Amino acid sequence: MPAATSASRRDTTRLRWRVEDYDLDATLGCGQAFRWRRGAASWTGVVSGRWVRLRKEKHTLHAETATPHADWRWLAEYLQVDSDLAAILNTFPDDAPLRAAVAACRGLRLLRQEPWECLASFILSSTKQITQIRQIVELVCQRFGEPLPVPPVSAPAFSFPSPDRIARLSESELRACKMGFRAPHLLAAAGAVAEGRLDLQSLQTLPLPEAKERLMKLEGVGPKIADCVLLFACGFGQAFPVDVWVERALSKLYFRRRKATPRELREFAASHFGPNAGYAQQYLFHFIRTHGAQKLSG
DNA sequence: CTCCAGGCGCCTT
DNA sequence: AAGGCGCATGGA
Repeated sequence: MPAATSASRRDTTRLRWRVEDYDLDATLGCGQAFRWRRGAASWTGVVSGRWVRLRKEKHTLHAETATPHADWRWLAEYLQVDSDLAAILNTFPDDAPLRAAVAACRGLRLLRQEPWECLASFILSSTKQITQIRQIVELVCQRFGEPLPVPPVSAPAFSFPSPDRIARLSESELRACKMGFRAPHLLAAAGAVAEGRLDLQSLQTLPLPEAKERLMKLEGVGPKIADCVLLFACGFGQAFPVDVWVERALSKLYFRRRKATPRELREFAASHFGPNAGYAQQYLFHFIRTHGAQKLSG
């Protein structure tokens, strides 16, 4: 098979990128994605139905897969290795809270996630701690995902179940994954995507308000979860998810510790942070959760 | 034990 | 528009 031979010559299970300002721990651990597990010196996860191990070394990001690939664009896109973080940070307003957040979290990147996994995960996120979201997502994948090839000695890995797969499950099968009242929401969303009533791929081509409106037609998807999908999966850099942490951060840092109203928060977020408001949001979110205990309580 | 978690939907003011 | 409440489940 000569054709296959010439094609497979470039196939490899390892690749590396030269990167500046790429903090793998912050990026994979900040709560934007839920399937990454930190090992001694590397992170293991699943991207586009493929087992992946990542390791950062000085200015090099090392990737390893279980099966060979000639085309690695799926992972480069997910990791956003080609985005210019310095240019993004330069669009932030020059104020004290963001200076502190960038000083503490520089290298945190927004990933470009798969829309269905992102939507499903954030449907499961409401009033759950990040550790619990990870557990629920992991259970769903173990029970209903497809087993994936992994390297020798590695733990089993599973794909994130497709909309069709989840749409065929019963509500009680989902509730058994500890997702509680979110089970019917996930089931309905899976049905909408599986039957083509919601086209997730087309959202990125729409104006942000219309894309958000379509997501919010789903039961259990309000403005916050919609913004997460728009920002983390659809590439809308101005989407600005406001959860309890961001609400606290904005109130304390920009409203002189006064509890700002939802309207005030919306208008401030839309006017203050610029074209990469969503990036700024993630820096504030991660900063307040990791370094913010003292800054917040004082 | 209590409090709260990357919310939402519905109700009342 | 804003505030209150119930919703499942389990960390802290």
